[in-house]
Amino acid sequence: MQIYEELKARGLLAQVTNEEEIRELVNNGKATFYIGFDCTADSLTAGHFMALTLMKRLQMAGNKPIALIGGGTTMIGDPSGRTDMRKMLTIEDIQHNADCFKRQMENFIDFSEGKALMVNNADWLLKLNYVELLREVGACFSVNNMLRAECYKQRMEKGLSFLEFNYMIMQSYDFYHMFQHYNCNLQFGGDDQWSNMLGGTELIRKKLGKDAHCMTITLLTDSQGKKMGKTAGNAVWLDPNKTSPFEFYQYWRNVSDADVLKCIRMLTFLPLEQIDEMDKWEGSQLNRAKEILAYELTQMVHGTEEAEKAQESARALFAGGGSAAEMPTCELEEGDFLNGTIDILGVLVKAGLTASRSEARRAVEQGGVTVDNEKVADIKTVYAPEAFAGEGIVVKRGKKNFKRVVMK
RNA sequence: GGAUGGAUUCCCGAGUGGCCAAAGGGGACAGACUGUAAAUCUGCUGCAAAUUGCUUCGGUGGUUCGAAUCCACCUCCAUCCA
Repeated sequence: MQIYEELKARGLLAQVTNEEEIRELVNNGKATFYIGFDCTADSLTAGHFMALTLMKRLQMAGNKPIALIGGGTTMIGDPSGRTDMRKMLTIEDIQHNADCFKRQMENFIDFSEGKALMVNNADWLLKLNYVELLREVGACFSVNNMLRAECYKQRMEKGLSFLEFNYMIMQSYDFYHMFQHYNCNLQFGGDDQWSNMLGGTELIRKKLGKDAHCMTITLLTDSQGKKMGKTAGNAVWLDPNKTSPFEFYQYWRNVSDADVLKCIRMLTFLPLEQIDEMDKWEGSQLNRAKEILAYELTQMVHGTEEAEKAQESARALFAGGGSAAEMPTCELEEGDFLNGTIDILGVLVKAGLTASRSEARRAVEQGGVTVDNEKVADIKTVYAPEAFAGEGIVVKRGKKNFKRVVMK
């Protein structure tokens, strides 16, 4: 099976401009393609991960990927799929984020000589002259057309600033620039980027009379239609300091039945035959599939060792047996004790298991807190420093939030 | 620049002088049931030294015994007109 067919079979492709030509390009390793990443935070997220795996898949098939860091476009902020304007970031923040992205990507894609490139659109976008750009590029865009684009349509109700309106033009200019300077003939992006990407092909056609292509990746959504890669509004980060390998593992371990196979197909590098085999699994057997998914992804992002540890801890905590040594730990200091003791509410807050003492109180009152597998019923329960000596104690809030608490 | 309508807790949204830490819904969280799934049911959802106290309804100042609610100014947003 060739790469294009594989991507299709995995359900990764959403829209393409010209299927025949793109198939020809990627299957023969003739594509130089780019994916843009706007650096709105200091770490990549699980959402970016799919784009990274796609780059890797195509790279393995002999194509040349270009990771475009959006140092320039981030200054504007993509309005696609948003109902409000993004927070404006300072130049320093953007630079810092771009550096973080770069480091993370290097772990994943082979950027050695000639294999792949990493560029930053700040290098050309920030130098643009306004009036010149308007005459050269602005003339090629029809406002009527732009307003018809889905990404702006939604915003017509809530309001759209001129700043954001220009995002499409900047992204189009990127493609135009890369087409000329890097021989980039293909652009990839999330499904929500479609109209921005088409802007680029149009611009290239108008300015240079040549054809360029785009292709979008299916957005990874769960069975409820929500974007995946978020927990309670917070992103699942690839940076181990922001989302620990254990939490990362747990996120995937907990996807719902309806979504496991889809995730395995789209995100892992397991052979399709093996995945088709799993597709027949049902009911509680799917739990095994979830374990595979979680392990595979954790391994890709954090390495084999971390994946093993996360799996081991998870098994210990949920299935009994094994070692729970890798569980997230919290250290208490002398100062956390009042009159030689600390109450259960204090422990919960200190361990970050609850945000406030009020929340901790509710959790205890509702029977959601256990210490070393013993339910804590009284909010006045107190602990002396000795309780945390050695291995410490395991505090649990709800079914899936654990913390080992030890003395410093 | 002009006219009108807005800004309420995580989100949507009620509240137009005290009975308001603020209806209702969504989400989140916890419990039951399970398979670390979904669905369902129940509870819960500002903070705390917790039958009480403190801080919150865009901002600042004012009226009042008492303000989310009334007044003044300001900021931001939407719609129509330029």
